[in-house]
Amino acid sequence: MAHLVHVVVATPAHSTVGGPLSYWSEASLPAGALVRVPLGRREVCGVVWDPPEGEAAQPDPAQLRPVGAVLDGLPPLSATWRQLVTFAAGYYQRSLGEVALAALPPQLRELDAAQLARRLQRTPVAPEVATVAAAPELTDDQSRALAAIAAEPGPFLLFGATGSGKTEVYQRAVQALLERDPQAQALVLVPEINLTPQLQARFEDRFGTSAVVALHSGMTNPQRLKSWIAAHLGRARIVLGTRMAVFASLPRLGLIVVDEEHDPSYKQHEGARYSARDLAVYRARTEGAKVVLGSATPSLESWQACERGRYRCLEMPKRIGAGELPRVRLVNMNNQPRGTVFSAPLLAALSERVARGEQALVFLNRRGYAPVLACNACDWKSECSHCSAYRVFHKVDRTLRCHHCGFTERVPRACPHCGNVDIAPLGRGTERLEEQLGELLAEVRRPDGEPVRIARMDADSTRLKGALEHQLAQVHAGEVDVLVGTQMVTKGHDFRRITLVAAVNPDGALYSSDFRAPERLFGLLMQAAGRGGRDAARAAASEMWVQTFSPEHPLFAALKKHDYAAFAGQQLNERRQAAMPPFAYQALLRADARTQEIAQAFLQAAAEAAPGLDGSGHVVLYAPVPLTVQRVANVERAQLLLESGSRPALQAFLAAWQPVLQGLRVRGLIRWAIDVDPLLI
DNA sequence: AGCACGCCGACT
DNA sequence: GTCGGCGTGCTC
Repeated sequence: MAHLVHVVVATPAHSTVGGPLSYWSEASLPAGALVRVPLGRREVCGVVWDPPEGEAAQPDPAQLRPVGAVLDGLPPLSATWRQLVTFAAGYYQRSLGEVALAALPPQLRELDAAQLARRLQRTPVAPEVATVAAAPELTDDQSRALAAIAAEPGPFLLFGATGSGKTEVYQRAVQALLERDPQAQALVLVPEINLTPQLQARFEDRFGTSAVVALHSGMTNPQRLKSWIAAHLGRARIVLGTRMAVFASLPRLGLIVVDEEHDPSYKQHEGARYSARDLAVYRARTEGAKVVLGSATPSLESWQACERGRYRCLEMPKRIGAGELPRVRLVNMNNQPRGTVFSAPLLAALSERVARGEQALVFLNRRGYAPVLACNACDWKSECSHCSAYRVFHKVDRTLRCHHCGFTERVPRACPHCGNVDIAPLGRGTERLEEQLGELLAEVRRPDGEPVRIARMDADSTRLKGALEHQLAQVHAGEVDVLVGTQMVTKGHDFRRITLVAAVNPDGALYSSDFRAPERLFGLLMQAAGRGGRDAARAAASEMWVQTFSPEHPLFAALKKHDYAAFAGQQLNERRQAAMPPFAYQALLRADARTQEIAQAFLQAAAEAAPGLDGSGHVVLYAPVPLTVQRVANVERAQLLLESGSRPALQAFLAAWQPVLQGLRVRGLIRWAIDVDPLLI
């Protein structure tokens, strides 16, 4: 008998194929089954979907093409998984199939039934739930938090200072879940797995290697498939992964942890632009699981959700085994000689630490030697020929590199414009900072009489496989006295001997057009401060130095007291008065085109089509503007901001707008995309 | 997204 | 005379 089946396939939102396609099949196929179906001239992987609601016209099966192979042997994806995909597709304005197929491991799409069967057989059987390592005694803060997690529905915001033992709370919550239900599964999301290898190690130490599987884009396709299958079959107890893991199939999901929930890398920036943190909260609700968002500097969205009583805030203000947080010292750069990079007092403090055999961390959020190379005779600057940005001078390999499109050239010997040989770097990046620090500290000696050892850690120095681990090991072994780096050095690493952390030039964020820049800077500085003084014996003398031209900024007053609540309160006040998120909801329509005029013409046409659409009365559309970096790889980029005081109104409008946008035909337009709850405006 | 069809410039 | 550029349109 011929059965009508609805199948979603990976077609992007802007294609005309939005919803499920109809096929027929000899066998009756359950929703959630994986199938291969003909699509045009090719055969693609699809997921059987629930029949559309209502009495839609039933197509004649004789007119339809048949389903190809069925990947039976694989249990169908659950109703709650499909609900998560449906929600994400609707909320972020993408097609069902695009979200569903992107949520599956890439290799699953290429496998036939026989190959899959072999894979399934090889998946290890569920390990016994066992807490391998002994857990340390809990602090009062941790006990209180765990009691609340056990007793209340959540969602929970675990607001714990750096070093307060958030990881232990995650682990105990997982442990409690597994003791209650040995078949249960926990999902632990982390911002970037390669920056937090110790978290995986800690879970493996506690629960055993076989209970934990990782899921992130750094893995090979076979590894990802293996982890995914283990999770899907319910054999993995703990899935530890990056944002993509929020879509993992977990039939017995009981707990979701989102570590460092404020981290912007939870927001996907391509394809379906989802927020894994927000989807985690949604998913926990639909699955009846608990969700714990953890941070020392929560996002203002989550902070406000606590104030409104939507989230339950669990505070852990005390650091374990560490003394007080480092003393914050501001250097007013207005009182320093013009062009000062390292102020005299900071330099003195650095020298003193090195002489005492302590370590210091200096951070500057700009890699390379200098952001621009310029000619002293004419007005030539190292512009990228494909982007509206300067190429960065990298002295290490004498190159000019565009950080937007990757275009790289050898540094010219003379000015390409006028032939003058006097071309000079403008501004500074980590490379130059490292060099300059080497000169300034040349006379300083370590306690063993050796000269100071300076190392640099950024995306360039850690590019090669294993380089990051090697560099971290060097710092831990005490082979480095001063570590210079980008924000990479502030993330998660537990450097116990660091007693001085310095932000050399963080002011950019204070005057940025991005209204979230202060929030990010505060988080970064708090996190950087948390790097210092983790060893109680040294904590008392531990310091966080900040050089700034705006020492009176309220951000620094809050930082001095390590008072996130004060900072958040002040920021939320500003946001409320300016009617900005989280007091308003935003979306962006982005357009890429051959010329800026075309990109803006598309956005303009889109805006003109808005009046009268559902929800348009409650949505403000701003004028199209070029992006800050207007051109990347010879593509002109523009965007249009939408704002509404009502999330449902914005959602209704976007849903009504989408088909209109698809109908717009603008010559020279390359692509467009809607970004809901964008992080970068 | 793929993958077709379709109509205009520089080459074996 | 063709090979190939990417604009436009379709996929149950």
